[in-house]
Amino acid sequence: MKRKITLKQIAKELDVSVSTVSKALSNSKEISEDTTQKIQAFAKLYNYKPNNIALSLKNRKTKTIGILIPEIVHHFFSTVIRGIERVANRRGYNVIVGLSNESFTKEIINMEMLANGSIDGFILSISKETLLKQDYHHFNATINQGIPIVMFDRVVNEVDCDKVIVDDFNGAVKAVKRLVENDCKNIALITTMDYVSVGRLRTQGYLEALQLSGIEADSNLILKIDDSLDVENNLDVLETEIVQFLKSNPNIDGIFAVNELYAVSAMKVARKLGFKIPDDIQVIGFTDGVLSKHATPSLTTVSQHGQKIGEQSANLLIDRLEAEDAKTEQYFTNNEKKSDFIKVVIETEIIERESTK
Amino acid sequence: MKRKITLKQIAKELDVSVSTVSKALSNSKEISEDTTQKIQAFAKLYNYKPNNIALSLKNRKTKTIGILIPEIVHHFFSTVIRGIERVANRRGYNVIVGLSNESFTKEIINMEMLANGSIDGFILSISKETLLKQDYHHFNATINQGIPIVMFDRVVNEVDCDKVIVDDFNGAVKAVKRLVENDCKNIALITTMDYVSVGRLRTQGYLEALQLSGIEADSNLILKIDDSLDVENNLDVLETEIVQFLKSNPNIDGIFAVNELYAVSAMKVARKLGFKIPDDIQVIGFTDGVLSKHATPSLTTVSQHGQKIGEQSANLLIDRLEAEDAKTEQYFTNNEKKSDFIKVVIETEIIERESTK
DNA sequence: ATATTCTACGAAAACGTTTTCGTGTTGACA
DNA sequence: TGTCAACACGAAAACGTTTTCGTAGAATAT
Repeated sequence: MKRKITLKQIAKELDVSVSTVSKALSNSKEISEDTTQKIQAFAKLYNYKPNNIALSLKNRKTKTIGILIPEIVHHFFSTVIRGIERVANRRGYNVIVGLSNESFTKEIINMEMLANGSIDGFILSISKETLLKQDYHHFNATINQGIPIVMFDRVVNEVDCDKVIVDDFNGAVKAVKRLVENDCKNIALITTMDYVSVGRLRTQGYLEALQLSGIEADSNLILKIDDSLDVENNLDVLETEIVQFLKSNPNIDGIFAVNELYAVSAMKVARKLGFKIPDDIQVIGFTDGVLSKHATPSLTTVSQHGQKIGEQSANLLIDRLEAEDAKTEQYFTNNEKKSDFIKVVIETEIIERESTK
Repeated sequence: MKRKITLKQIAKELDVSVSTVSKALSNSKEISEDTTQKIQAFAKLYNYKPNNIALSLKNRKTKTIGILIPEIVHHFFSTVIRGIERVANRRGYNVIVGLSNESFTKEIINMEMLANGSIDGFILSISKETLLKQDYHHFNATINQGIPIVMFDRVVNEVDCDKVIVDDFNGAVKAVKRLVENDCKNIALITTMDYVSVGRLRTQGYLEALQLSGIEADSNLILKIDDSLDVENNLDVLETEIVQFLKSNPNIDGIFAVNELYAVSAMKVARKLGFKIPDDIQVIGFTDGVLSKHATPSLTTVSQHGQKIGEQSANLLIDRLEAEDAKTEQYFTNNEKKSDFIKVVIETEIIERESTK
């Protein structure tokens, strides 16, 4: 077992100084042709690669991005990660992943752990518990320490940073309008509790679309699921709620659900109750994941383009990191010009499949 | 914007030496009560936290695990990550994620990038291209550099390291036996090309189960899908292949598929062709993901317990890392005792749902 | 009063780099 | 022959820690 070789060892072996080796390897013309050749050959032979940690310490930057998300076994979030990783990799960054598990405390612990030098910046989506508590001090604290943050999807006005969001509102409007165009008269909404902003926005979009179409909203047609408990493992609860809902509103002929799972469950339940899809009831979901694609019938959904979100977020963050570099090098550290933050809105798109006409 | 405070700054501010500050913060009794108090108060006030990078450099360990997987938008792999992250976090480690995207080259690049000091050890699953080329030098190279590896799921005998695998063979046997018990007479297999070991093992399990049941295997009943091209985005190809398959073998009354997607697609196609599930054809898949749970009808599958795999892998790796520590501290560096590696087999379990009787 | 042991702290090395600055040697030039 | 620049390299600092060792002064023992 031969440990990685260091500059010092090369230096000793070749009987030159460490500085000479370093310079030779970076092709500095301070070093003679001969010595450079010799050193580079030796380095290649022993497969020398500079130690990242040492570089990080010296340069005070790690070339690493911290991702902090609520959950990873989740089509949308993993797609975002994939997007982040793609551009991060291309631009020479690594990606370190922390999971908040929707918990406020874990979010804080994870942030602090990573903020102590491990990463140059964060890309994150806020946990439900944090949204509920509305306590965002940890975000502002890290920003104040000079660590930039990019938030995506679940964002919040109280924190000043770059943001990448899905146009949830218009996505919902589009979806519901489509149902109206397809002759649905009684369009139901299956949504989450209001504190998750995306749920709220999609609900607002639903209402807006109805109003635009001259349809009066009927609160009986809105089903709010309390997903404070883990729905994935409480399918039964979800399904029985939907059964109740459909039974007490037999006139429903269109359903807009704020996520894939609700939509697919609704289809399943509806079919068990004897409805034909899309003939009796048309369904549109949100989030274009595996379920939508492979459900029977396959589900028409509003696609969020998770990968694009990830890519944009990463570009935004890295741009800012490297802009800071440039600024630091300028001696007029344009100090108090409160830099303004960017909010990128990713447009949604309706993917038509079999659950609509 | 106040950057994080360092020992040096505290030292200067309090007019003591850096060493004193360091010792005071670790409650060394070399330092007087008074000074300790004063320093700790000051440190807390300014929220001092030691810089991880500096610590990593000093201790020559990063407390970070590198995960290298082919794909992240994938139920099984993300579940494994969740498992890894859980125990890593509990045991004080971070997790850095690299995606090979099933590419040999990206796998190597990623490994080398991380092996230069960024991580203490790897947990990985081999990319398809690497399996195809059968070129494993990069794994052995990193191991030789003293960086331990734990492989999971897609493992290979040519590399000496800890491994965590699913009992693919027996999982398949169980599944097919179940179909036999459920009175299936003509059991089909939908599988991948042989170079992916898990596919091969599951195929062998299928054959074994048939033999045990006294049924002669019929090569017509085996459909091998070439997924060198990205199947996720080539659903049509997959489905038409299955259509052909079912049409030319109308006697099929049971299907065992080596993954969720194949199984669900088979169900979908079969139903379109007029078969009832599970009455006419019973289906069992492998990998208990979202699809299985939410398909209509829901799919009976062989669960791989991805999270458990992740947890085991992480524990194995961390155990080895910390054992090394201990060993280094002993002066009799029991050098040439070639340590033996562990192979953990995670048992599968059949999750019964609606696609079987 | 002298010798010895604590007590409480500081200096310096080490981890692996890069970079600034200094310096000895050579060659050119007047 | 003396001056100066160019060349080729080394020493040292710096990034932020921890830890080993040394030591001044105080306390104790003789």
